Amino acid sequence: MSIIEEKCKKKGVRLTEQRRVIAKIMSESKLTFGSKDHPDVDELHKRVTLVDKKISIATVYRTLKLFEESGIIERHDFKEGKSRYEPSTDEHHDHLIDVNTGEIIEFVDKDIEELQIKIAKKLGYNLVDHKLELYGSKKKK
Amino acid sequence: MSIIEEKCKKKGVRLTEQRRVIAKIMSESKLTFGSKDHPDVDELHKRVTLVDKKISIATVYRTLKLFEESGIIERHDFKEGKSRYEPSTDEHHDHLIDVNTGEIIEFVDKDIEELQIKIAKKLGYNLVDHKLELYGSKKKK
DNA sequence: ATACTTGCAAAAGATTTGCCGCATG
DNA sequence: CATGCGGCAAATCTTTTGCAAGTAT
Repeated sequence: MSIIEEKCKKKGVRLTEQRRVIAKIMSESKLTFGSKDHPDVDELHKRVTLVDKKISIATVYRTLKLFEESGIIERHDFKEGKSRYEPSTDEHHDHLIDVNTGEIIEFVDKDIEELQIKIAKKLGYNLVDHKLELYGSKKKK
Repeated sequence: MSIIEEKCKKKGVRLTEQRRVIAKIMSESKLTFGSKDHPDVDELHKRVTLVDKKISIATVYRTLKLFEESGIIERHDFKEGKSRYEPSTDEHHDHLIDVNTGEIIEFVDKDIEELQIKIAKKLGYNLVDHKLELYGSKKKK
């Protein structure tokens, strides 16, 4: 059983054959395609139909939304007008996007997390969510 | 002449009657509607047609894109699936969005800017752009 | 059983574009 | 005057939804 399928069970998310396939594909994403993998809906639909060619894109959309609302996967909106997805991780991370290649690098930085909480507090707010994306070009050595 | 119209002139952006109106509306945005004003395309089209009712929404789209590519205004993509705009400012700022009301608070924080540059550098990149949005709910006293 | 899901196609919402007459520099 | 611009409607792209039939618990 895939990691995401297990999480569904734990959270009481109802499972169907289609959802199991999508869960499996999402679970394997980074193992199969590398840690930089953040597939969009079309890409996921392609991968999913390799397993079961009858799964419709509407179901992919509905299932991704369901998983996201359950906190099982995360949606990103990098500057391109479509959503990209990745499985949720225990440790929060942010992204750096290579403006030339589109490659996505993940990073963790405690200082920046704390700073954000502090800034929100100073403005009179409790931080409930945040989005940090760095866009960069590779340094020449 | 509006501030944005002046910037167009300085940058050699061709001006027309329609563009002048849109430039004026954008220039006045925060003065008229408060510092939290970040209008979307529909809202801008409404404001613009109060001055000249024949300006089409296609022209608003084309002009906003033109201004944005010239660095005269900035586009934001807060989590709602449509673009919001504000005039570019000398000093860079980020945004905190009230998750309950949608209100937008602007803030400047030097520490967080420096930290981002440092993180990018550590990953082997030059930072060319970034997006930081905090989502928060108002603290009760 | 019965409430939830799926596939399909149509709809919706935001944004872009082709065309052609018109304005700008 | 030549090139670029604006208005309109149609097209595009991503995402959502109504409906009838099928499925999970």
